[in-house]
Amino acid sequence: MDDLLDDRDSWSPANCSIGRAMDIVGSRSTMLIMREALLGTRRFDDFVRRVGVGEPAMAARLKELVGAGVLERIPYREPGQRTRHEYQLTRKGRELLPVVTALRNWGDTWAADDAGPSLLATHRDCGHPIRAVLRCEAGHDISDGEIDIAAGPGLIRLG
Amino acid sequence: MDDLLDDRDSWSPANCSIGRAMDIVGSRSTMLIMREALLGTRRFDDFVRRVGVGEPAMAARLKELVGAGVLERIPYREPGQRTRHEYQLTRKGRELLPVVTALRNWGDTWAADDAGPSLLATHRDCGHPIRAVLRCEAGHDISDGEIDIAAGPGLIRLG
DNA sequence: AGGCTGACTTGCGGATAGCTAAGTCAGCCG
DNA sequence: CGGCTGACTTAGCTATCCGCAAGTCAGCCT
Repeated sequence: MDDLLDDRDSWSPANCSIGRAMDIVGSRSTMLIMREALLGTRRFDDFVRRVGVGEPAMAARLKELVGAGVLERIPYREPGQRTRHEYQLTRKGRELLPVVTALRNWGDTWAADDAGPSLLATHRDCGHPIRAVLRCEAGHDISDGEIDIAAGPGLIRLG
Repeated sequence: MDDLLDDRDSWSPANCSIGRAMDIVGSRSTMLIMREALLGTRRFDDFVRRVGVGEPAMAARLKELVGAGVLERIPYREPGQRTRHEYQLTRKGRELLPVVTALRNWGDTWAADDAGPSLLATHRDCGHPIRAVLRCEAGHDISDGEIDIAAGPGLIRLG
């Protein structure tokens, strides 16, 4: 974790995946929309009611998320109803599940109220609680301090 | 994933860990501060320069994060210098690593520029890339659709 | 044809965030 | 003792977000 970090001011963090991710899903209401979408909500007024945000704000957020490719606006038709549109997760959107799960885990542990968590996510097959954990591609669990940070191809070097 | 979700309007999402987590670390600049803190940054003007936010905004964000117990303001003294303060991660702050990692993974995959990621996080022992993944406490990997959502003790029921 | 409903859009006013520029303050150094 | 530096704070301005209230629009239903 040291070669690159010792020389911390020789590179710029401007090209940062975290910053770009936060530009897309980095506001409170956007993340709550993603929570709802991952729980299965699809229709405009359900989002409005369940997220607790006004209609104008919701319309703007959903438009941004569709523009970013996280949600897709899909026409559908219930029998005897006219055509409407619903907001479905794309693959890009579904892959935010680890982010939302990590956030929920952290909130449950560090920002819960006295009553405890309101929702429990468990593994369907075995019933045990689900957590977001860090693992390397060789399958090892990662604990604090076992991480090396190295320069990637997109790193912008200074000076 | 259905008992509770079928009856989606019988409960309120007001008491939500994700919402409370986002209240604490849910703005772009706050998350970038956490990125920096997890990379080892501790001093005020390093945060200002590396996060790319103005001094007043940084002072306000750091004060909030200290108030939330994510950072601690610790006095230190370099030889020949006067006493200063630095911002160290608390345990509560360090445990945001899965959140930041999940966000970076997602950003690398879905919001990278042409050059590719700027940083690579690898397992110190074996060199393989690190990812945030979902797993249940019995050790099973979770793939899409294997999640049950159930009511927790803090759920607020309506009607 | 006219009503109704879901899904928005428009208008307006207040709160919040952020920027730049400039000021403050503590305390080691010469 | 006066300067310098790191760490902020204050001031003033702009930009954005967000809520509420009201208006719009499409198209099935009667």
